[in-house]
Amino acid sequence: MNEKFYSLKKEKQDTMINGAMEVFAKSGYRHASTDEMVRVCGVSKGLWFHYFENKAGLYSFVASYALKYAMLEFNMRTMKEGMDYFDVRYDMEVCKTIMMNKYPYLPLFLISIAKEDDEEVAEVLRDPLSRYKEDMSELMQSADYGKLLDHEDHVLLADMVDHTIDALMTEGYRTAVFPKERYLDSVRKHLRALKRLL
Amino acid sequence: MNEKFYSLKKEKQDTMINGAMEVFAKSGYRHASTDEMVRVCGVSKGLWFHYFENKAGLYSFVASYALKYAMLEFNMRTMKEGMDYFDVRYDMEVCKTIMMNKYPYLPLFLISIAKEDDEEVAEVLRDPLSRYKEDMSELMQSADYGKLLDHEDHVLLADMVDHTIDALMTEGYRTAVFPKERYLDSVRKHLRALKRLL
Amino acid sequence: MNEKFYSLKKEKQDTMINGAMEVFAKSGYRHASTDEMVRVCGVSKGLWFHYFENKAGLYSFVASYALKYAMLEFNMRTMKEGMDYFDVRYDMEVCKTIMMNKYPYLPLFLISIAKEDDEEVAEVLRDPLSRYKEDMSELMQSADYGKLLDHEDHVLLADMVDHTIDALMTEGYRTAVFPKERYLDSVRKHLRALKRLL
Amino acid sequence: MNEKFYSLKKEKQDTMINGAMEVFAKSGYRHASTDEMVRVCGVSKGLWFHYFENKAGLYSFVASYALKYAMLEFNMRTMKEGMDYFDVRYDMEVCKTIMMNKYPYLPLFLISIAKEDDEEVAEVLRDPLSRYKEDMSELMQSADYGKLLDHEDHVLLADMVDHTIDALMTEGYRTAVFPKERYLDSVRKHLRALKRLL
DNA sequence: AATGAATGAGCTTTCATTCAT
DNA sequence: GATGAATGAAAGCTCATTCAT
Repeated sequence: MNEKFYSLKKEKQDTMINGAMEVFAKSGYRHASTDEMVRVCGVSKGLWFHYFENKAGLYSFVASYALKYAMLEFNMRTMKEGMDYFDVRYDMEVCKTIMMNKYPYLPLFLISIAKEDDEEVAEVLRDPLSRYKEDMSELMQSADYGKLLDHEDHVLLADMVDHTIDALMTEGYRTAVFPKERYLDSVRKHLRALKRLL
Repeated sequence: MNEKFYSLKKEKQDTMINGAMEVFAKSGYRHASTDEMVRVCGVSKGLWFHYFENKAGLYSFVASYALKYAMLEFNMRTMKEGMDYFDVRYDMEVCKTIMMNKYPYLPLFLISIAKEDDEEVAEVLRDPLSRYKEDMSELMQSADYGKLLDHEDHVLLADMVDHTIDALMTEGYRTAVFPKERYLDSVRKHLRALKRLL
Repeated sequence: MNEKFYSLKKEKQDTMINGAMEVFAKSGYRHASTDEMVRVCGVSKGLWFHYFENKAGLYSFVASYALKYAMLEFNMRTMKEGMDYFDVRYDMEVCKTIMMNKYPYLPLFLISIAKEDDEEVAEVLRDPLSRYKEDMSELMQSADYGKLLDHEDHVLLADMVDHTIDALMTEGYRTAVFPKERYLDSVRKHLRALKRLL
Repeated sequence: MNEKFYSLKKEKQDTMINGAMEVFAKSGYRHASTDEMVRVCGVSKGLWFHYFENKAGLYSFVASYALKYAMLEFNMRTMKEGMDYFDVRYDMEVCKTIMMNKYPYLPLFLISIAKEDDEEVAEVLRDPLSRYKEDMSELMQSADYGKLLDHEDHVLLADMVDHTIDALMTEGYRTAVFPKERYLDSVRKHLRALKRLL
């Protein structure tokens, strides 16, 4: 099934991937409608089912694709071994804004994937999602956590940062055009504030 | 509209409120179905529309009710002026487990309200939700934040705590019966870990 | 599920049963469409699914109903113990033309049920259909088979009669209004011809 | 249209004919899907519509082809003038099992053609089907019907034999590989039983 | 007040058919 | 000649909402 899709022109692949990402990111799996995908990217109803067995298969494909693509970009563009944790975290967000050039809704979609709780896709999501989380924590572990030595605090603080950044990202998508500069400013400020505390 | 509903027997009011809360909390506004409300609390389909104009009206009512009720309980049961922030936060969670006796799904519903992003109810939710958030932050501000004097850090740390606690709560609802003791233990541990850091 | 349907006014029940019988009899399970049922009996799409879980459930119900109803009528209206086989067989066809007053497509539906080979309903049809066949052969066995003593020949001859009659019946439904008199004449002639042979 | 098809390599013609026969025989005209024809014989979707105007045109062609081919084979391989009716009938079934070597689903398709009642192809089927039936009855009429002189009885008996044999044939196709020997045995037994009666 | 029968728009999915390559 | 991407009408089914009782 995926082979068929991959043999399409790259441009059309991305049109469809972007259409699906946008609708899934905004509405979640269940409430996302094929009709809206038709509307946002002009690809006919029947074609979605020509390339993907059903809605769940489409979601599974696009979600895996998004997770893999994001991971690849993070690995390529962020980390130098032993870099300061807060700088790594900021670079990741810069990286996300760069991804938006190709896949405008990818960062929002990543957040919505993690929140997704529909039974029909929960199972199919488990493996790629846990792999992504593992890779991410591995990537983050080679950062320099400085004064954060105590284990439990480290985990909680990272969670805090993640949740805050997700919230800022979600907020950014509320406007008609995503305000990249404003978003990155805000992230920077929050990170600095936290760093000062330690 | 609301007058009609309030003239019902209190018992029946609560049956309906609980039915709506359960279904809305589990499925979100859009995916919640009237049929399931009929199933979970045995109140006939037509009656929901007798008391509430439509699904959005019902949601608006139950959400406002939940927010007001929770706020009232928090104000009554928690705070003594100048109490340590971490103790206040823990007492709030105790308070939530007490509310569960009357409205078993209220704490989960509160979380789902904050996440709700359906356009149809976004507007009607804005006012009661922001009032609730204001009241909450006001309530929290009379706590003793001790060494946390720097403004921005204070907000971020509170956010972290809130998100972590929300996640623990959501997890608790995954089991058949909500494990109150286990939940409160877990909250306590996380708060202590954070307190040690400062 | 069936209780709900049975609590409808008998008249409406029969409207729906007749609509379903007509469409199923003409098109078979798979090709039968809900839209056509809406057209032939004016009952809205949603209502079919209010009373029956799905198309297979509707088919299962209507088929069982038709088989039971027919069996009941055959038992009430035909047989006096020890009657000549050919007379019994003819009386059965008279009985079918009487059933048409209430359920115009019932006799054609009975034939189409026996031919039905769709996997989705094959299983659900097995029990009621074999019960019907058993009852029918039991009913026929109390007839006087006269000179037909040899076992194998008896079965084959009965089959021949059944297939011929089914063909005549199917032919009758090709005209706008079912020609009861012509049909019964034709059945009578064929039976007489066979009887003469023995 | 047909000329184009006939200018294909004979081998490919038969591949397509067999693919169409298999799917039409198993599913009937309406429920037969182009996708399944692609699956069973590997000929691309577009090509079917390159050679045949539409599904009905394809059905019409393959049905006519099957009827003509069968008639030809029956005429070539069965009858010697004045042969006993029951022997002729058996030889016909032997002949069918021989046809299966070239067109495995032809005998089942012949049966399904006779049952076909879809309005869209009914008309286009009428002529070739009635010609086939005429030819068949002509072929059968030169057999020796022995003691069966009375006209009407003769027709009815022949019908019985035909229906029984069709049922046995259909049953044979339910197994993964058509059991030729077992099928012919069974036909032989039934014919002998009937013969004994006279 | 209370019920649940009834509706129709909208959902996911299928499928014959067209058309650019 | 040959392919399969692309289409849209129609299928089975769901669901908020209305209304007669």
